[in-house]
Amino acid sequence: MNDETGPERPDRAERHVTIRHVAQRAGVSIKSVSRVLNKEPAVSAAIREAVEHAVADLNYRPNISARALAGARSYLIGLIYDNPSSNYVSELQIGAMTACKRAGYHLVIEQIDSAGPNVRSVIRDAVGTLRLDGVLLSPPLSDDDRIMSELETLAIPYVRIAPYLYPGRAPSVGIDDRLAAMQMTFHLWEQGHRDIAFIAPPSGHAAAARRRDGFLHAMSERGGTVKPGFMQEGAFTTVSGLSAGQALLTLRDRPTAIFASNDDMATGVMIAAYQAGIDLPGALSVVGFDDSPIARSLHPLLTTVRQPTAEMADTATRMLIEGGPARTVSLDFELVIRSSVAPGPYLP
Amino acid sequence: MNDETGPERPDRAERHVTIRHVAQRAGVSIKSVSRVLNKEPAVSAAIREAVEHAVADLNYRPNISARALAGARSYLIGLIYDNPSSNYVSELQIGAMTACKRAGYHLVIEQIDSAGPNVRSVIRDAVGTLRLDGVLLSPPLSDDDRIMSELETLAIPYVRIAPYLYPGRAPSVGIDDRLAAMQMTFHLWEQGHRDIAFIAPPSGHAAAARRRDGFLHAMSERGGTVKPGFMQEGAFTTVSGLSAGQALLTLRDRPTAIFASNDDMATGVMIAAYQAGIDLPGALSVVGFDDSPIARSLHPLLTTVRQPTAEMADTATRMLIEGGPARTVSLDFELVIRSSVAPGPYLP
DNA sequence: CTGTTAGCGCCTTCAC
DNA sequence: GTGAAGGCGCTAACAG
Repeated sequence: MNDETGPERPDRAERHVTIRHVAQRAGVSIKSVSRVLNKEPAVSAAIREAVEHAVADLNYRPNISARALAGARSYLIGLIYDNPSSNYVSELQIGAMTACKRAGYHLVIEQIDSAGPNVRSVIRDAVGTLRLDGVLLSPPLSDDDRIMSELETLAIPYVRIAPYLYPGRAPSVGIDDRLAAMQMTFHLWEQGHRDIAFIAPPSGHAAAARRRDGFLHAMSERGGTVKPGFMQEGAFTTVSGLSAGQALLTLRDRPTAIFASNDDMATGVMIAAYQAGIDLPGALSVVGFDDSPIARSLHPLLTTVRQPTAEMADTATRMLIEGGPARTVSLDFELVIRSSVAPGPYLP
Repeated sequence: MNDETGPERPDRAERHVTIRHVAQRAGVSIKSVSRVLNKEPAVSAAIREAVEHAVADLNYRPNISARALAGARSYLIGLIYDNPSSNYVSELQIGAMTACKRAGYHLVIEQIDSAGPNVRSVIRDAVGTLRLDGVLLSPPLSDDDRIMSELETLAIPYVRIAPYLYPGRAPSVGIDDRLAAMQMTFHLWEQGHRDIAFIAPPSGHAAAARRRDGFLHAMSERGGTVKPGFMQEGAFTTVSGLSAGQALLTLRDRPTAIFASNDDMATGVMIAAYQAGIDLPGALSVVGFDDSPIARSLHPLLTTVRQPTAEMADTATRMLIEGGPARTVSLDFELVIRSSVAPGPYLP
């Protein structure tokens, strides 16, 4: 570079502030600026401070594309999801964004129709053009073999959120759904309920299937039985909970407690109870799973399980950013016992 | 570059397929490949075809960082939102992603706490590092002067979704909330309702304030009056609808119809009615706004207004990508008349 | 501990 | 219509 034109030259409309401007302002080399930016250890305090000042004065922001092109990281994390139970996905996004912001990363979201034909090519497109540093897989995609194997081929790190199938196949974050469902069932049992009905998750949703396992296991462990008609299929929607609830509440011998495997369905059950004029929780105990605000507004005292959804995504994102060995992280859930469970008729 | 090392050289683990590989494979210059990729007109059919073949064979994906660095576009659109009524934001995301995918763009999401202190710097960070090609502002941020002026300083194109304040300040997409609320009010009026109560949007939500305007305007245009206590404040949540509903339904002279300015609040009103043992729609007509699936599951025949949320975001994104002059686009809404409005007592 | 020199992969300008 | 240089802003080797 010759001397007559420095970065000051304002010949066209000023472009952006670059690392070169910062270096000049701080009176150091661009490499020193780069070192400070990347928090490399071997930098003298004097230079670090000078650079930090220059950055602040100039309002400098490193160009992510240039970093990605020159370096190994894109500073981009992808969140891939399919069927937005919008509440759940929102929570995941919040958690992922929080972790990203903390580390100077950004979140790119991508929706995939897992029933569609070109799942793999969508992944290839996104990952290939974006050079994502990592991918978050949310249910039910956390169990999709095509996506995982594509990611493995591409050698992109990914973390599975609340997976069920293929345990240990990749790093994952979740809660112990089975244990939670068992605890909920024991809780009902201890309050004297024996005629407990269960509204199951949709069959495609593998992670949640563990809730059913937990319920059945807990019942048999206590020596209880699930009466005919007491095991209903659900679809995780309020409408499906409503139909299941109506079916259960019109049985000749109706249950004294209904355990819906998510709160949206619990909402439906409660609506069915209102419609049928059944007193809650006096004449029927309803419990759910997932702690949705809507279900709680219907019945402020609904007993349910709170999953730390945002925290799961935060943790998963951190695992992606920080790297490290593959781990299976099981986060704590909370059994939120409010008072929707009244004493059942069989209390000794 | 000397001759002994071409791009074939596989000395380290193979990197990515680059434009150079494609050019070599197709037997053309890299510039020709670039022309085909960017759909520039002046390319012979033969070359175009050769390049397209090579791209397909090699499974080539252009590196977005390199394009952004060399060219003027980053192929990244930002969606900025604050308080996720998760359903609404989800819809927006879907629409924005659809438009992005169609055009080879990607969507980066960023949440901002508009009550927080550093709104401007969050914008600067995101936009400055990412070099976004455009920004989508969703309510209530569509009316945030700090964000808009920051974006204007940065000279980043942005589109406002459902704005209210500062009309014409930037391109925007929305519906005519005021007109929709008027039509809804006329509908109630025509069914014979005169004692109509309204549950207003939160005062911060400027776009939705037009719904209140529309209601009041329609009432006075018909020569009706809003009785004392019939105008309730709401917060767009189910819980706030529940309290407002309880307040209205315990009035000595209660309304014959309640118009909730969104469906979440209509849900609350319907719950209040169930709890009070009031027959819907026989003894009370409830209408809403926004067509939420949850409200509809509570009352399958709820009359409401359907806003084309996803389409709004799709349109806004397209405006960003395609450029063109600033426009204010008003999309069609639908008054979804099911049958939650029973004849009121004053029908002539 | 610090600075210099090459590129990363693509698009832009300008010759041909 | 096509191709050859140059550089976007940054980081990765090196050298000092």
